[in-house]
Amino acid sequence: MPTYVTTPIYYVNAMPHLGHAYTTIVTDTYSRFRRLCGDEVRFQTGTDEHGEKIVEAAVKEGVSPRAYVDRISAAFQATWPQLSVAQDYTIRTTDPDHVQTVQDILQQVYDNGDIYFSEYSGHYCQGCERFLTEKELVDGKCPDHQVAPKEISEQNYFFRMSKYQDWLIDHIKANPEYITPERYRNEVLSFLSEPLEDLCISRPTSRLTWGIPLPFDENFVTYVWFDALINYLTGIGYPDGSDFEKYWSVAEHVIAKDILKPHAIYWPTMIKAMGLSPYRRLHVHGYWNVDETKMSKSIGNVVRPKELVDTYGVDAVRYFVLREMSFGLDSSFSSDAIVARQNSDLANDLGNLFSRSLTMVVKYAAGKVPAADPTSEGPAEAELKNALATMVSGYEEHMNRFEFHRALQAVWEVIGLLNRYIVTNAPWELAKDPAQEGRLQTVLYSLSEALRIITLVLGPVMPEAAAKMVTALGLDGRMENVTLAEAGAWGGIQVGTQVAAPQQLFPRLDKKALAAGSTQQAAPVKKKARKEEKKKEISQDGLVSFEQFGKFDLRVAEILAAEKIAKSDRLLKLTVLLPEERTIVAGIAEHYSPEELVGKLVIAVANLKPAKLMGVPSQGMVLAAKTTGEDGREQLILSTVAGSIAPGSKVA
RNA sequence: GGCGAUGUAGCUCAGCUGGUUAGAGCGCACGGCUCAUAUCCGUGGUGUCCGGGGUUCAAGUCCCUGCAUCGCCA
Repeated sequence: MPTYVTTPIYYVNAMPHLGHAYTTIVTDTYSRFRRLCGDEVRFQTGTDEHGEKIVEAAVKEGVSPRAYVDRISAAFQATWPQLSVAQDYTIRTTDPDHVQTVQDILQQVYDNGDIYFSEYSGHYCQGCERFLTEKELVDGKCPDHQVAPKEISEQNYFFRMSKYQDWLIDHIKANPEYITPERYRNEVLSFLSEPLEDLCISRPTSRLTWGIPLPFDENFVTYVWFDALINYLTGIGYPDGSDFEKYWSVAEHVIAKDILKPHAIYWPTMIKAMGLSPYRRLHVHGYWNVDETKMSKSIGNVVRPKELVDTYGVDAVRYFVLREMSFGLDSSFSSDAIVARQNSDLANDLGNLFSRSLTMVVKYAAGKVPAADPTSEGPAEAELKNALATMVSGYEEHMNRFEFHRALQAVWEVIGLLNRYIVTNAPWELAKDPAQEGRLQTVLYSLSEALRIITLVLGPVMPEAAAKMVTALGLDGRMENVTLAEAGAWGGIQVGTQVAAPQQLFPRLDKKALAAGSTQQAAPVKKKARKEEKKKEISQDGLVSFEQFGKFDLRVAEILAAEKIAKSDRLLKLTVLLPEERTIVAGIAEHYSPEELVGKLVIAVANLKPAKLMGVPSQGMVLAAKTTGEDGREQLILSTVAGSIAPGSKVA
């Protein structure tokens, strides 16, 4: 199967920012994913370089439009490698072959009678580059630019868009996936419920010369739509290119919601007028709202792709934007959020999983992936295999629907499962017992194999990190040109593969250092340190204050009943009078039989936070003295009181 | 003004055609482990499911209405 996917061509009146980066990362990820599915993929991006605003910007800089667009276009092209974006073709609307194609198509559509000449007059706003309607004016001025528009009477060429309105409505209704997510499809249909006007597609050369001349009237240049949208055809060699048919039949466009109308309405009708088949799908995404108060100072107000990559790393940036945004909806971008994703999802969950797993293969299996021992495989391995298979199919489905956040969620579910698998099976325990060798090998094999599949599916999302994972797994050269269908199945890793504990795949980031504008890595402090700090507070130098002691509510308790807790060697369930009746679970079963406890008066902590032990809720604890007997075994003697006293009496 | 979307735990959000005690991740608290990047595992939620009506044996899920936010259109 072929895949042809495009980003919009970016207008070069401004430098690349987060929005451009997102669209392009999404398209790159999708193209890598389709390649992983075995497709022959064509991925195109580019720049839109004609128009009045370009001329204005060039004039401002005192350079020619040509020099200006060369400079900005180069900035865009320099950005993509920094984001690990690998497009197959970069088109510029100033390319000679594009200019030629646009003119050919204009002539063709003109000859067919779908372009006509007409005169009209109206309020033209320079800033908007368009005519405004009476209703749009506020106090006679353009609401966006606060300037009174000029009264212009102008003759121009128009594209007979209205002619194709009914066809377009039918086509969208008949193809639910033509425009997705659905909200945008509805928006378009809603817009189409009103009569379409024809589209003005020219500018007189008296007003604009930086454009493609109309082939049938040298006094005009084409304006925006034919010039820009046709790039999707030029880039794959329309009309005679050998690959044109192959790729055009499967064309998919990725855009942000601000250019929905041109892509969902103008473009299909233009294509129809040319006599071509419609593109296959249009994928529309939302905006990134940048929370400036939560941004790193070094990045500032405008989020520049290069600075993002320099600050957080390309993998973190790609993972973040794909994981955080529900495709189609707006999301917010903040330093805190990206750091949280990096530290939690990438460093803790994924990076640490790789680290711990491969370290164990190195330690316990001399660094070679051991063979699984079929006789020691159990339900845990069955669950793993099952989870991996489910993940791969879910991943594929979601990626195809541009639901990247869901695809990644599915992967992380498996990562969580693997971390649990390690704890449950404790290879470090297995390694202590030679009799468990088979079991150990099975666990290590399963981990290695699962990591291989995870690496495979993360390739499209984080190409750089995935390459490091491949190396760590000793699979250099073996993960290229493989397909998801084959390589995504269990059992692909070769026994004996030499792995290496990876260098830190995902470094932890320090939120505070980043906020201050430093690109320093995290000083590894945080949670546990704080936890231990707290513990210290209580037992600083081994002494507690009287106040601290006063927090313990110690009381005399009378044991009313005692019974063993099933499946536990050490726990007894006690019913005590304190003076109210309570249940306390005590770890004294090895030292006292239930019978001998009944009636005893013991000292209990009455205000201990309730806890569940072996499923039995315990409201307090009884105190006992602990020592080691002559046989080396632990001995426990319950604390009690020297005389008879009422249950519930305070001990202090 | 018209049309539409959204409003669910401290934060970000899942909850399909109405049906067990409303979920996930993060954060937070406590406990456990020690292979690991001070990581991992376990336990912990009295959430007015925006407010108010209604339909139903049963509504976060359907209908009406109000409020808030947003989008498209005029």
